[in-house]
Amino acid sequence: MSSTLKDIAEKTGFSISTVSRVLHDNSKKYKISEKTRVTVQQTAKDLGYRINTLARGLRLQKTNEIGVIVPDIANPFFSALIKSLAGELRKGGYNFIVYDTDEDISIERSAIKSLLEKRVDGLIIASVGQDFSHIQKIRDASIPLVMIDRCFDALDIDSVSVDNVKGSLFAVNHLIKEGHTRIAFIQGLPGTYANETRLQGYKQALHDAGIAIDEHLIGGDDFRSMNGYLETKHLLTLSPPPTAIFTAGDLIALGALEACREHCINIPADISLVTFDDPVFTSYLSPALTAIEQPIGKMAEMAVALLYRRMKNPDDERTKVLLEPTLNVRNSVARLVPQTNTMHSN
Amino acid sequence: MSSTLKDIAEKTGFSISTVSRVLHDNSKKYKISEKTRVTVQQTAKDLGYRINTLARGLRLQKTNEIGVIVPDIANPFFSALIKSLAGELRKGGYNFIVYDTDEDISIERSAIKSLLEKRVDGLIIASVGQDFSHIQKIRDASIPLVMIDRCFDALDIDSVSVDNVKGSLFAVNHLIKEGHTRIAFIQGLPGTYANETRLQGYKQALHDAGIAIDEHLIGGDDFRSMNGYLETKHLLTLSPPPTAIFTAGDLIALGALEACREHCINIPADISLVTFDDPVFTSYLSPALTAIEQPIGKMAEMAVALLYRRMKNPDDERTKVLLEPTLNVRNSVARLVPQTNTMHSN
DNA sequence: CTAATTTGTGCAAACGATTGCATGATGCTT
DNA sequence: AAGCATCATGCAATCGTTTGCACAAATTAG
Repeated sequence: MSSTLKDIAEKTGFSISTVSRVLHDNSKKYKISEKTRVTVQQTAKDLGYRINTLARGLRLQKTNEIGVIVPDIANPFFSALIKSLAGELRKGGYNFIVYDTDEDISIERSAIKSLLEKRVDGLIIASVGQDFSHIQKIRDASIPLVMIDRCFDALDIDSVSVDNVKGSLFAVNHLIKEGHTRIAFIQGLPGTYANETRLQGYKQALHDAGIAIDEHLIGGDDFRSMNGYLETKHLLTLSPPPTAIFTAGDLIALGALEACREHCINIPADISLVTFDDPVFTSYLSPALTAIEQPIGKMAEMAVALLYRRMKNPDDERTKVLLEPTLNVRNSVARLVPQTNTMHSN
Repeated sequence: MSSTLKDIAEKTGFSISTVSRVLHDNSKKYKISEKTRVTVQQTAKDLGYRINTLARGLRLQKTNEIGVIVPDIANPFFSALIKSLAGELRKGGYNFIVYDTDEDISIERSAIKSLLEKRVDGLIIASVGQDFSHIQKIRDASIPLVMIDRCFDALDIDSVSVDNVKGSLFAVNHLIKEGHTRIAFIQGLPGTYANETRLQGYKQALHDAGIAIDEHLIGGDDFRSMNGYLETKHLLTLSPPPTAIFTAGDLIALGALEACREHCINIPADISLVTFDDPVFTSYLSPALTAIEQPIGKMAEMAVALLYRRMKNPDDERTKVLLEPTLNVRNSVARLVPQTNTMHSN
């Protein structure tokens, strides 16, 4: 079936070395004669030669593969991120291998194990992120590594993410400016970087505006839509219910929409909604959602750039990049007349 | 850093063979003594041993990797499909490597080349699908291969897809039943299996209902949202415009929504919309879209099952699986009173 | 007490590619 | 004609595993 250098060597009468040089070196460098080159290339084609990257990787101690780990490949944010990463990596001549951890840290551990066993040249990880002992090990083994989206402040590792605090500030300040004070937050997976920083921004915005934080208005436990659905149902039972909901991720927002629709709650007339993340469909929803957009392309670009630098120069100082989010105002937030609230609390 | 069998052998005083057997065989089989086993395993842990899959793959001529190729990883349909495939493959102890071809056949070719160079044990391909010479080569090289979603009727290859003709029949018949006769079709990438079969179903439904096919109502050239946007804008300029649009894919439908909104065309009051594919957000759109759902989990399951069978038994007869689609009726189709049309054409 | 078996381990040849070093054949100087 | 570059190619070690075969020591059978 697939032939080897040896087969070609035997067929042409040249040595394996010569064949190898013709097929994979810039054959000028070794002064291979034109005639030899042509003969070898032709027989290679005839025999359907296909390099064996296992053998090459073994010999060179380099695979040209980058491992990528994300919590949920079906989440629009991550699938867009993967696509961008793939494009950036291809530019540099690297292939990549993706693992989906399903937000499960034990799967994340085994994904890392697999990738290291495959001897990838580097890793880009959006960690589940509640614990980082395994990540630290990679760093200590000095394998090039960049964290993306989910970082660890405590760890001195190259990382790229959006400024989540600022994103939340944008979102919540917007709500406050429109007159809201009872603003709920439906969070994602507690303990993850993305979640904690978004929560922090939420609290800070309220605090800056002199609004007391009501823990009853903070709930939720993962980034999936079911969480948004259940939490929203719960929030709607409060009396009075919040006038606005801020969700920590796109799928959570979908769940919130569903819950509202089920209860015949109109957005934004009855309740306002803003979400982190801004996938392609946000503007077509009913209503079009006001959302915090992350610069996904830029994130991928920076992550790959950092990785290349680390691979080239292992001892450079580590960099933590924070990118600017954008608030996209659409139709899911109502302007509240001040009295509404005041009267309520009297 | 990462140690090898040799390192452990030297440290413990045993041979490489023994170490290998302890670490990777069911060491009973070779009657390794308990004491040796413990010693070796302990030093392996101490030295942070990590198997080198390149070396193992080279030796065993088997990598435990399956290559997966899709046209667009960011398309919700494919990201869901990948997630399901990953789950199914993991069950069988296989890892997988995904490639995104961006609907570009030359990228598809080079993806296949890469995967074969990596010596994957099998391939699952959703081909761009306008040409199949490269696919035929894989088959001829007798590398286990399953086509998914995009198949080739002309090729005797294991394949799994939804019954696209039936899906289109469901969609168009539904429209006809609601009184529509001027039904447009915005297609995806011409020449692809998914597109041609969906188009075929569209035409057949019209034909069965005795409605003449109007080529002006058929347009479009890829599965992206921009295509839906542009085609819809064009359809709206026709006089009279169609009363209903059937789109060949989810992203196309999003584009169509945008065009309608831009022209202040209300769905379904002014025009009805049905789409192939039913991603998680369809029911939250404005309006919730009536859509044809594909059994993605089932597709993945069948594809992997077929692949396993092929790997086990290379000469079994090939199977082409067609799965049943579902019509999910929501709020994007209006019931037309018969006269409306009749009066129009008079 | 010898012969046969079992137990525990090691040797060495693959798998396919890369590359520093060596070598024999030319051609060029002086 | 002797010495020296240059040209074109080959040798052989190496990367880390796996595994058939071999073999000494310990055990059991007869």
